[in-house]
Amino acid sequence: MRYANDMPVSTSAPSALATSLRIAVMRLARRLQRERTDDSLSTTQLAAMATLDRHGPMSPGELATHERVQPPSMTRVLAVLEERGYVERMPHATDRRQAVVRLTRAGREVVLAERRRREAWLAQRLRHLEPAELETLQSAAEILERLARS
Amino acid sequence: MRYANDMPVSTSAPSALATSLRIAVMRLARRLQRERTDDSLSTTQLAAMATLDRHGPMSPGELATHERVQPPSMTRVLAVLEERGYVERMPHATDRRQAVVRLTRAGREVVLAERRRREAWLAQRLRHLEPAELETLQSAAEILERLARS
DNA sequence: TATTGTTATACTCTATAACTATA
DNA sequence: TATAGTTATAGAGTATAACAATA
Repeated sequence: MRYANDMPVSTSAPSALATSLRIAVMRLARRLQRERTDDSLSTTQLAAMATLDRHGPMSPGELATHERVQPPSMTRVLAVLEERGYVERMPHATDRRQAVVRLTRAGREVVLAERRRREAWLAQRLRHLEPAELETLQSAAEILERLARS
Repeated sequence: MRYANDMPVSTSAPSALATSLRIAVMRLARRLQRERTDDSLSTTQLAAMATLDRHGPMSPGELATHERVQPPSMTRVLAVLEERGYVERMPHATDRRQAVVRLTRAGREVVLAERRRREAWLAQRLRHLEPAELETLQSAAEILERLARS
């Protein structure tokens, strides 16, 4: 070990910290999940739109892979989104088997509203924290992000 | 505002931090969710057992309220768990309409294994972090917990 | 032949409504 | 009558299998 004896948190941490961190993260995630704008859209539908917003237009198949659902499931998701005018299909440039799906302006509005709503709740609560606590969360966010990626 | 001008993180934080924190927490939560022991049990079934473990025996109705599902849904969940020998029903002491559900030894084993599995993944990754990072996460866990409760 | 996407069909989870037993 | 719980039934979301169109 490469750290001193006067750091009880570090020495005993991994196991105990894993417990408390897991509980805290899962609880906050569930709380955030509850802050949804449009109850008429499922999480998969919203996630598909968010992915299109983040990564740009792509085919139904790519979208299915991204969202980890099977292609037929994505077919149904897209049918609903298309009917509501949130996404539209364009022909693929060279392969006529494929379609390219992209967000419409209305779809992008929904994605943004969704994001604003979820963040509004969190941002409101962050305003009640001490500056030092905000600094801690700022650092923690980067570490959590790295953990999620690993 | 009650804090100094030389703390850019704090002054600009709530909105920007809300964004990065939300993304980090949600991603890690999804990653943790994937670490399930027994794919044959649904999240609701596992959650019901975890609740029984945490809060002790209770009636189907109380359990339904706890898990925020309707009583008929809990009836089905309990039927599966009972069939597998993970929970058992006892008569209520005074009210013969009610039942009291409690975890069996086998059910408790499943809950513990589940918890171990999820934490093993996280604990493993925490071992690769610097002591200072662990301290940050330790502090952050408490703050996140408070946020989730609010 | 292989690949992309859709249609047909079934399963799981959850809900509401109607029913039974007990208070 | 009111309450706890179950049974009957329906709807949403997702899966696999079979099919159509194109490469």
